Amino acid sequence: MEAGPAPEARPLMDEQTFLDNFSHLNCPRKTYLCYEVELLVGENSIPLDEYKDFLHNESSYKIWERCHAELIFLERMASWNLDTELRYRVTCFISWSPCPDCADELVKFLRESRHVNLRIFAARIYERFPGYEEGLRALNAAGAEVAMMTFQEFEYCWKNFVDHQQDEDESFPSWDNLVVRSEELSQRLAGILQNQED
DNA sequence: ATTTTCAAT
Repeated sequence: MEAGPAPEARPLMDEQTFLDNFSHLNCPRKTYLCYEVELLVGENSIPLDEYKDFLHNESSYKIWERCHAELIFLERMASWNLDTELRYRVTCFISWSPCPDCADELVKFLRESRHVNLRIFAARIYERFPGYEEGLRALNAAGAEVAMMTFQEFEYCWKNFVDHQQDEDESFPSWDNLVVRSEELSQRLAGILQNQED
């Protein structure tokens, strides 16, 4: 009997959801977070597809029911009970960068989770709350790699987290000024992480 | 017009 590869049951994001939420041209009032986990073994990394998925924040008119995407993600990571004797690399692609409170929670997590390396790629910088710069610096100082998504990450997410229905080879459509916007944001982030004022 | 910012008039 042949035991073929199990069919992928993992849900994918629809194309419009991805474009609406990750584009530089929009400022949606919600946040999507795509994540994946690799097991690090020596020089190699092994993708753990069972931990590859996406989520979004919980939005509600009731303030106590709201939850930022990062906190949902932290709960989800805790539920995995990753082996503390092993080493993992967790990569997040998030449409808005973490707010100061979420950055704090991520920092706490990193302090308690020496077996996890965290990389965060953000599509846009979320600057609604004062202190967002300090939050991003704290995350960086706690060992997280914080970077803006470039064309490469947008395209990677498009290929890996988005449902292309029939057309598997549909290429990432991009949007106006993606590369320029991404570079601008990367420079701003670099300034923030170096504690420079604009 | 460089600001649609993880809900609120």
